[in-house]
Amino acid sequence: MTGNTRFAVSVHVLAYLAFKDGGQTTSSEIASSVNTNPVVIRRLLSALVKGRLVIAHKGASGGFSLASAPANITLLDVYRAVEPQPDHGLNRFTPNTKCPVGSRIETILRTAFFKAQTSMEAQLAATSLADVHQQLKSVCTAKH
Amino acid sequence: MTGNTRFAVSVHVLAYLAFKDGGQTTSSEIASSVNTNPVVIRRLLSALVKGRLVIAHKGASGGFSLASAPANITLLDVYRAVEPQPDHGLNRFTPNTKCPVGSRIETILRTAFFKAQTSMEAQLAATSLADVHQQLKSVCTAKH
DNA sequence: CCTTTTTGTAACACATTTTGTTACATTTTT
DNA sequence: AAAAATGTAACAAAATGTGTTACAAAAAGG
Repeated sequence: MTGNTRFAVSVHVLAYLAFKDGGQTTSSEIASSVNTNPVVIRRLLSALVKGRLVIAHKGASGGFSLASAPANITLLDVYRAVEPQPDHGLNRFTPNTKCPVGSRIETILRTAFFKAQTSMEAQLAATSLADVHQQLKSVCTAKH
Repeated sequence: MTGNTRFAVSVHVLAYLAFKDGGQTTSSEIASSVNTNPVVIRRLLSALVKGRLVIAHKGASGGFSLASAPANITLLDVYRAVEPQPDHGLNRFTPNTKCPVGSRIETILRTAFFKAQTSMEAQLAATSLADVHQQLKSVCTAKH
């Protein structure tokens, strides 16, 4: 049980919006698909709106819809919208700078983490919401 | 502030052992370099011993030493020894399986997470403790 | 064999993070 | 004006991570 569910739930939310293909959808309806509370969904959608992945429509008959075509939204966009900048523990890591190792290890770690993180993000960028949508549909149509 | 400091501290610990080049080192001495409590260090070293990266020597004049040459220990080995299997929130993610999206999104997410994780781990595997040791030393000798 | 030093680990407190929940203001439609 | 929806604050509960104390077990060295 590592980390949070924000990224997983957010991809689910966006996949749901893509599935509804442009129609406005309420946080209650999405919450029912995710199996959680509408406020939890709105909290995530708030971040997705700030990240310009989603448009919110207030008032009666309001709801949420995608801000772009699914092909233009990657999993990296989602990741960046809802996850804090990962620090891999470096913010809480305060080695003894009087030690030759302690004074130099931080820079080395920062470089290593950056490479690993960049590599992971490149993989996330390689999958779009259109890919996810396609996979959702192909599972259906593959049954014969 | 994302995640924990286990990986960062563990790399520091192993870099310290590599720096001491084969000699036994106590958890207290390492803790002084990391700037934390010896028990915290022993807790991590316990995992590193189980992962066969380090050898523990009990009793008076005991301590810890590397189990292999630094060139044979990669950051991925360290990562796997001290971090739980990452699930990216999927264990706590329980969508509504009666919904066409909810019932299928989990497999899709699992595939995407696996690719991202694999890519990140490949980068970690590309750096060895010998590389870290080398960087520690080159910062010293570069000064003229 | 006794003392000292060190590892091994349990137990606990504290802070932080995450999630779910209630409550309510605001906005928009009808 | 009423209804339906978003926006967000506030709080409880659970999980996680870290530091700390305490003490058992092991080994060295006299």
